[in-house]
Amino acid sequence: MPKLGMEPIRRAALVKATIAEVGDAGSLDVSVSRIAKRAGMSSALAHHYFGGKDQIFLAAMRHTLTVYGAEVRGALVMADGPRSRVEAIIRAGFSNTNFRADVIAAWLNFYVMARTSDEAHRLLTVYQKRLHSNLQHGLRPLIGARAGAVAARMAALIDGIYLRQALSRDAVDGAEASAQVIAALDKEIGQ
Amino acid sequence: MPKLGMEPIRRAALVKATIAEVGDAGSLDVSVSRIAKRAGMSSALAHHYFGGKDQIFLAAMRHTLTVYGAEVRGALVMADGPRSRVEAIIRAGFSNTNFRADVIAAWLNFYVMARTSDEAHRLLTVYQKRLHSNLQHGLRPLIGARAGAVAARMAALIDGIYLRQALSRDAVDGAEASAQVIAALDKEIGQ
Amino acid sequence: MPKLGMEPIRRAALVKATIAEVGDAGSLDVSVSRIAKRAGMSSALAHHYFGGKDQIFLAAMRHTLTVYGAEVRGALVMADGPRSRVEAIIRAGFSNTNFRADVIAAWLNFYVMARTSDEAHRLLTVYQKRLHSNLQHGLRPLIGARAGAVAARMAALIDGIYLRQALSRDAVDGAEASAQVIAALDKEIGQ
Amino acid sequence: MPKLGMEPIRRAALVKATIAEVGDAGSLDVSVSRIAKRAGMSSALAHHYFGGKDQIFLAAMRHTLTVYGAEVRGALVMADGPRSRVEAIIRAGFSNTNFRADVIAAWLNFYVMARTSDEAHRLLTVYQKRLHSNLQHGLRPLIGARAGAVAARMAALIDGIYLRQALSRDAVDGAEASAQVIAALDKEIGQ
DNA sequence: AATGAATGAGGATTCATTCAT
DNA sequence: GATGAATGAATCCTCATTCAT
Repeated sequence: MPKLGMEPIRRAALVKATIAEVGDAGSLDVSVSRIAKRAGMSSALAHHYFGGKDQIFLAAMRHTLTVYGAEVRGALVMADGPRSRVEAIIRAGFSNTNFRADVIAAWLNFYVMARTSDEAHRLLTVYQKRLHSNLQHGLRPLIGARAGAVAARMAALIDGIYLRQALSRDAVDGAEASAQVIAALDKEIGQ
Repeated sequence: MPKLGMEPIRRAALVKATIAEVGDAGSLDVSVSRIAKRAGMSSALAHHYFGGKDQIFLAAMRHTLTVYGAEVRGALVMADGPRSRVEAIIRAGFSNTNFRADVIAAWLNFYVMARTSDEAHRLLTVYQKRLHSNLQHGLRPLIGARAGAVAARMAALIDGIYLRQALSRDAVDGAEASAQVIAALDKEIGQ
Repeated sequence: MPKLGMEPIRRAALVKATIAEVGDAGSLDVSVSRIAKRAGMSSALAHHYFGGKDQIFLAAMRHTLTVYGAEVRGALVMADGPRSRVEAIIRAGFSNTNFRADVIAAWLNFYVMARTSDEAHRLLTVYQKRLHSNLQHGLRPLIGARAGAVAARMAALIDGIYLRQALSRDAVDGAEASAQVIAALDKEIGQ
Repeated sequence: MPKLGMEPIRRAALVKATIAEVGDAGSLDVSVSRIAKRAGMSSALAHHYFGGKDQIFLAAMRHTLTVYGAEVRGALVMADGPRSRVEAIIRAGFSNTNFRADVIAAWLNFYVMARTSDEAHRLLTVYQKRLHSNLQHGLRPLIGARAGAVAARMAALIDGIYLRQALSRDAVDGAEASAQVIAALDKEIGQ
């Protein structure tokens, strides 16, 4: 029983199913059929709405980055003081929303996708730039000119912890991860 | 006319071709045929020597880790003093042998493979453990009990820089990468 | 807001779009969706009006043959004398209405369709019979009993020129084509 | 039980099966699977040997044109005198080898293919040029400067008869067809 | 030792067609 | 009258893998 206005619903379902499926498989080697089945529709409909497999993956990636970006912005609003802002950025990255096994797996595979797809590359670059810029902005009042270099190291450290977590098969622990980055931060800003 | 003793030569050629092909493709989505062609033999022979696609990838991975491990050991032999040992470990990771576009791409994909293959997971875990243990061993004389935690952060930072480099399409710069990690090290050990 | 009496308008739009689309594609390999989009409606509506893809093609074919037939009849009305009648038939076939790249492509594909579809076969047979009969009727006063055989040759020559034109990628030239057929006619009737 | 040197055998079988299948279907709308099955192999093997569907069709086309060309050359060798040469060319086109229902259907579809495929277009153009040149060469001693124009008409007439035959569902009659063209020839050269 | 031959399985994609609204 | 929603079927193509030679 077809209804009107299904498009956004279907698209959202496919995006969600894609992230879950990539998380399960641990790689981009998932068929459109599987994704569509998980989203409760035929693969033909998935193609109809997205135009192709790449577009589905890119939509999932955009969604992940959007959620991440929203969480960071939300945390920044709540923060008071530069140090608190930097911590907020770090904690947002390791929140329960983002630092989950399937999402981490998805991230890892987005990096792989970025080596082939220009659009994926662009999206990840935007993410990296934004992370760096957020960190730098928060660090400047604390350490002045060194903010840029330190921001780069903080960003790499965050990504590195993600990568290690991608390997781990244990349950993830965002608090522990945050604590590690904040410890490094303390050293960098000399506290 | 087939020759005797070809096996090690063929295997080495396949391993090399695999890394190159994965580097070119940017993903594990490379066919055995392509790898075999690049290595100058039929795909049937590749199967004959390795038994299957997974085995070929694992051999390439083992090779990469072996080369990395050898380089670290070599650098440690030359080092004198704890600080020098830690720096040697860091510099080995960013040497011209390891920190190359195709090898970095291979690493990234090994992480993906580790989510599926137990053997790949084991290999990467061994690498991580060894890196951590090497760093910790070098750091202990310098910072005592904090060595474990700092080693974890150094290791994550190294991996994070690899990950960022995997995204970059510019030529890689190992010296710059080493400098960043060493700067963080200085902060951590309080110099 | 749907209007009354849309049926003939929609049908005509679809027929026109079909010929154009077949002309562009150069084959019957055009989807109903494309035709419908070109005609400014949904593919579902196209099905509603015609019942299926085959019916759409057949309608386009009928239209083409109808236009051709009308043009021949019109030309015959104007002609005076047997020779003039034969020339009129020939010229009508190469008029600007019929001898156009897209229409020629459509004809060619109708021949293909006729091998599968009985109705298409019937339509083309009717066209051939009528052409032959028209030519024969015009020729009889000029050459008597030989009219049948000569008409057959004239008809085949006309079709052959169409076929050659279907291959050509240059702009078509109806005048030149008519001249060729009329030259052959002259030889046949001995002038 | 795989054997060596199968390639030419497989390719020939596929070409033959393609012509037969296109003849049966009356259109290019035949799947590689059907062709391969008719040729007694898997569709994967067909792809292996030809690289793709288009290549299979082009090979069938090349084969058809080659056979036709060989037959014409053979007939020309036997001919003595200009008139006999022209007749030989005509008769070769309507021989039992070429003027068969399935081959005629294949020809018709090659014309369709030529609208899309550059290579198909090139092949058909070569055929047309050669036919024209052969006819012209034979006609020149008989009618001098008019040879070019007459050759064009003869060629178009031959193609037109093919086209008409493509529509016919009766058994084809090469002798009758030749006779028609030769009758036109007689008129053109004034006998 | 080495390879050409061969295939079954699977996957992306397209499309005609139907149906509820 | 008109359309968005939806799908099953079909098709091309790729690939890992096996086997006889």
